[in-house]
Amino acid sequence: MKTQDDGVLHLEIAEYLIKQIRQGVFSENQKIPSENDLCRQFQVNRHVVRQAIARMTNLGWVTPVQGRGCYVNQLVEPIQYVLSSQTRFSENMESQGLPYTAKLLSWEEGIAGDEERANLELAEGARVYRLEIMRSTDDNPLSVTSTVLPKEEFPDLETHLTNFSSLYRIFIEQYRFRPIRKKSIVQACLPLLKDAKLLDIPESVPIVQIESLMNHPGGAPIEYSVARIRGDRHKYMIEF
Amino acid sequence: MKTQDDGVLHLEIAEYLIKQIRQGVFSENQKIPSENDLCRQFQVNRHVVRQAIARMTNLGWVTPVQGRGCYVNQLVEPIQYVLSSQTRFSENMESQGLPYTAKLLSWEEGIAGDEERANLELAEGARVYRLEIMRSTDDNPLSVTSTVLPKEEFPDLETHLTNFSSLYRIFIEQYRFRPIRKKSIVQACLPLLKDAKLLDIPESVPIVQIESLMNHPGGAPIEYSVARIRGDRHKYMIEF
DNA sequence: AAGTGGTCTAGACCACGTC
DNA sequence: ACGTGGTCTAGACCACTTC
Repeated sequence: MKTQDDGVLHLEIAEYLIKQIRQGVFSENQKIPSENDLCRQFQVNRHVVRQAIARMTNLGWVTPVQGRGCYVNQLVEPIQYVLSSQTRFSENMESQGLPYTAKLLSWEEGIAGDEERANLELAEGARVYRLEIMRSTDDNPLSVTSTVLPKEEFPDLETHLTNFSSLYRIFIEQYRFRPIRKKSIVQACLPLLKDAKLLDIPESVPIVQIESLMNHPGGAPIEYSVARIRGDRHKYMIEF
Repeated sequence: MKTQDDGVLHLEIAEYLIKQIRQGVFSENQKIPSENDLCRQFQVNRHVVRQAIARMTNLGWVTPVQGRGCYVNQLVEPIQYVLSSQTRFSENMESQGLPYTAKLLSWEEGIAGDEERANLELAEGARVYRLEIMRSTDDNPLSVTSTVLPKEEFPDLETHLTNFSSLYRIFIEQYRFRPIRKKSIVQACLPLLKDAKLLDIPESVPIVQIESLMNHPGGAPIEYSVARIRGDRHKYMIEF
């Protein structure tokens, strides 16, 4: 350590520890030494060690747990999510044999705002449903999605939201159509605090944000959604 | 400020300052107060102010400059990049009327590794070219791309790399084909230090990583590339 | 020379988990 | 009671920009 300089101390320490994890010195689901131990080991202030750990956390190598220690993450091959015209979350997970759940966090009905009207091609004063849905596998939160649906197209949606299990299923079973993905806009960003808490990640871990517009097979836009997804555990594959 | 608690100080300060920027209290390309001023204003330690500024930086609101101050970023509508079977960087920028440049950072020739062989469907011992290309608009770095090309398909590539201006142009003008995007894998992550320096962003600003496989019109894979792109200034639109 | 952001040290108190 | 990570204070020195 500290063989040569120019670099920043905390980043050097982070890289050193990551190399150790790679080499198996610290193995998966085990703890790395405590912050105080690392301070002694590298002869630096605790603040520096904490910056190093923050960097490793953001890169997805470890997750610190208050009162317990700093655990090495499982090196999971990121879940692949295929984006094509007709795929939805539930189908993707099923095709990979992953058990998943979708939970309706909240919903409301209201008058469409300007952006919602533009996206869904609605008239002024049109009403929409707004849903917040969280998706998880094995109790690991994957994504939080805000979905906007034109009320006109979904009569009595309220009655189908009890015992919610999958939005897709409601489309198919209750309204008898299969939405078609029209376009998606993908972006990397940091989560809002609210989303970070829901996804159970620090607010400095990047997320993928996918803004989607789905069409009715007939052609009209029927669903506008913004999904915020853990960046480290997921890959989005686009096939042509 | 500090009307109610439970929140974390530095995050509260960050949100407060962001609100001020939104409201125009601090306008684009102007400076926010210095760290020391903010310390006095909020009656907190400089460390806390720095954490708040770090948060704002990561979210893309400001960029601190050593010795000068902390500037409010221009609220640019992110550049949209359309991913479809046949689009490439140069075409995207041209279609949006943006002046751009592509610079060849380095290149080398070598024996294909396992992953490269798998992606490009090459035999053991096959040789490849590896290029590092940086793309910018108006001196703002946009992306760094590592590209792997099978040597067999690109005879005398070296001679075409002098006065490099666009990989796409070389494909078209020298080898007379137009590659077709086969698949792309999109991910949000943090940049390596090397890439962060090239892209001129802090190492904690998220980037979009797009791993692409391009095919020869005849069907054979012809280009494998991994692009690392500034997350805040870009949107990737996928159309169907 | 003075002011700015970048990094590091030293030490405190708290919330949480384990014993 | 003790160890862990989470947050904050106080103060130092440096590199860089501006005057």
